[in-house]
Formats: sequence, C-alpha cells, structure tokens
Amino acid sequence: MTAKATYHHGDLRNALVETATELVRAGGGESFSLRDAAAKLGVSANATYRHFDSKSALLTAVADVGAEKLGQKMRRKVAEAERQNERGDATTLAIAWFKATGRAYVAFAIEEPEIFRVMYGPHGVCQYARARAGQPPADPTGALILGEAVDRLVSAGVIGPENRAGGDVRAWTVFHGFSSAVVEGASYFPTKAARGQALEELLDFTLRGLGATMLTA
Amino acid sequence: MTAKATYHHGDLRNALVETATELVRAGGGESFSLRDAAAKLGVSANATYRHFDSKSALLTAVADVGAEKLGQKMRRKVAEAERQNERGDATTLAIAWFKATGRAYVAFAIEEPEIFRVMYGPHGVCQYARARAGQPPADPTGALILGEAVDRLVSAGVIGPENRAGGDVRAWTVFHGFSSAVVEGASYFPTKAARGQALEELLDFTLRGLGATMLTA
DNA sequence: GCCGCATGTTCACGGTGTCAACGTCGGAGG
DNA sequence: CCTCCGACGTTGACACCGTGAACATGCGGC
Repeated sequence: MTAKATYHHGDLRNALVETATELVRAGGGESFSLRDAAAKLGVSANATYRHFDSKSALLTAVADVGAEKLGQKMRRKVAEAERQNERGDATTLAIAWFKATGRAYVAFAIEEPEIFRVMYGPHGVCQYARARAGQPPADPTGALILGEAVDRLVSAGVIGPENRAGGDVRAWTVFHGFSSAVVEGASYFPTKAARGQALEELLDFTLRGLGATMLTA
Repeated sequence: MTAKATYHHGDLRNALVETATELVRAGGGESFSLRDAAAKLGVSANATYRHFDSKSALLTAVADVGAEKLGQKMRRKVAEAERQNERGDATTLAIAWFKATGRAYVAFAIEEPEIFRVMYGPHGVCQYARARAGQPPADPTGALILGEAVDRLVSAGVIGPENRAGGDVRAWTVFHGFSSAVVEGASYFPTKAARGQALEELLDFTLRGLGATMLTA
C-alpha cells in the first residue's frame, strides 16, 4: 500500500506474516526459512526480530491468522446455510447449521493443508494458548460457532439436552480427525466425490452419535 | 549387544533408530538433530548416510517402529479385554473389543506424544506410504484390528450390517481426532480422570454414531 | 531545526544437513 | 595363509540456518 521504497518499510510486521503465510502455503512449515521471507521483502533477515521474538513467533502469527480465516469461513458457510433454508423449520435449520460448520472446517483443511498443519503443529494455536495461558486461544470463533450449532440442535429438539455438554467438543473431534486424516493422507479417497460422500456419511454419523434420530437437512 | 569397540559398529542401523526414537521422545521431532544421534552413539554424523538416505528417512523409520508399537498395544489391550470378558456374551465381548481398540489408540498417543506427532507429521507413516506408493503403509495392524472390531460389532448384532462399510474409518477418525486434540493441547482436561471420562463418553458417542443402541461393556 | 527512538543493517557465531574423497576392517577366493 | 574388495565409518568442506551485538537511518515530537 504505502510502500515507500525507503529505508523504513512502513508495515513490515503484517507484510512478514503475509509473506510467511505464502511461503508456508507453497513449501510447508518445515522448509520455511526466516531469511527467505525477509529476502522476499527486500529486507535483512534480522529486521524480523524487531517484530517477532523468533521464527517460531512468526509461525505462531501465521497460525493465528489461519485460525481467524477458519473462523470466518465457518461463519460464512453457516450464514449461507441459513439463507438456503430460510423457509425450513427449526429442525431443518439446526441440522443445516451444524453440518455447515463441519463442512467448513474440513473444506478449510483441504484448501490450506500447510496452514492447517502449522495451526496444529508445535507453533500453532494450541501452543500459543498454552504459552499465554490465561489469555483466550487465538480462535474462539470456531469453537463458539460450533457450540452455538450444538445449542441449536438442542433447542430444535434434534438432540436431547443431556447431549449438550461436551457435544461441541465431540463434534470438533470428529471434524478435526477427518481433516487431519485427509491432510496427512491417512485416509485416501480416489476422487473428490468419494471424499465428499465420506464426509456426508461422517456428518450423519456425528449427529447420530450426538443422539439425533433425524439426520436430513 | 555385540558392541565391539572397534571401527565398525555392528548394528548401527537399529541403534540409530533406537537412539533417534529416544531423542525424539525427549526433545520432539523438530529439534532432533542427526549429529546429536550420531554423537550419542560415538559415531560420525555422516555414518548415518550408509543406512539412511536423509534425516527424513531416519525419522520415517522412527515413525515406522512407532506404528508397529501402536499396533502391538492395540493387540495387547484387545486380548486383555477378551480375557476379562471371557464369560460375557457375544454382545458384551464385541463392545469390549471395540472400546479396547479406542482406549489403546488414545493411550499410546498420551504415552508417546512426540512419537505420535512424528508418525502423523511430514515424515510419518502416511507420507511413507505415499512415497512408496504401492507398498502397504507401515502399520496395517492398527487398521486391521479396528476393522475386525467393527466386524465383531456387526456379527454380534450391536450395529447393523449397513454400518460395516466405512465404520472402521469413522471410528479411527474419532480416536485420532481425540488423540490429536489431547497431544496438541487443543482440548485441555484438568485431570486425568476428566480426560478419561471424556474418552469414555466419546466411545459411547462413537458406538451410537455407528448405529448401536446398546453401549455398556 | 534538532534530537530520540523505533526500525533496519551489517558482521559474526555456532549449529545443521549433506556431498566428496579418503581410511579401515572383515570375510570370501585363490 | 595371504590377498584384495566392498561394506562401513571418517574427515573436510560447503551452503544455509536462526540468532546476538553493534551500528546506521530517518520519522515524529519538542
């Protein structure tokens, strides 16, 4: 933006996060190098230390914006689902909401596998939360929206109130497990369609596990 | 064993894998260094290249023995469950079997978090399988035993035959998601008991998702 | 207009994975 | 029994990495 070709960069911090994100996306978090990122911005490697304590801290920032993007994606997909089912009853809507969160989570992991890996790797969101214990983790959005989705299932009577507590965590476990499996290649799906179908079956599986008897949306 | 204090080591390959496993266990796969491992064995760093193409290959080997240990643990726990329920009916036994696999998987992740991370990281089992595409992945045992557990659920009538296909993958998804969450610290449990209870609830959740109406074991 | 301090730079160090060329033995073939 | 060869390990070197310390630059407030 205000990129003056001068000694001072202007907004190096954000530029670094952005470039680092790009590099991670391209080559993975393992091969990412501080010097590369700096060089790509025409800046000396040590300049980064004015904005981040370490390479790890920069990767943590990358993970943070990743977490935020994930949250946004979940919000967006849920809003979209709501729009498409605006004429449906509460049950349909609640199920659509819930499934949208799961689809969004998995979709993010598929679109941004390397970022996803960093987010849940040693520099990621969780480590971040642990390091600054007391402060909230980087992405409350995702967790909150999932909690809200489960609340809606309860309100609509899709699942019993006894399944509210911990329901969001269990759902997250499934979504994350599937995403992780896909990203790491643990579960191989020959086609996109096969993977999609597996996900849909998994969503039904999850709803059933939460105590739902009605699964369609 | 036959550790002659001579020029030639005797069994450097296995010694390297063992030492690497130890170092990873202690300091994590990120900080693991080839030179450290070699030094610990009183051997030059480049000696490793007679047995492994790269550092990554060595870590892959570490992941492989990890996968094998995981498989063994699952076998052992299942056998134990079978012994404890030898007087139970087929239903009880099938459920006990199934739950034992899940508990074993999670227990391994908790006992060996760093190895677990390496196993599902960039050098891990899945990458390994992909690299040598065509060859089976390092650990068929875990997958096989889980498949057998689901088969037993079907045979005992705990779940319907329509839930057999993909049931093992879905169960694995849950187990792995929970393990991953615990290892990465995404889900924090204040006490071991709380974590244990969450796992038990998750096992019931999984069975319900698979279509079971009876959950006790 | 000057000066302080945030921001970048340069120089330096120890450590890492890996390549190339060279030693050293143990075991097979005469 | 000797010889030699190939598997195994060594040394030296290189490029790259994260990071610390000391120095340079120039924008914003007095």
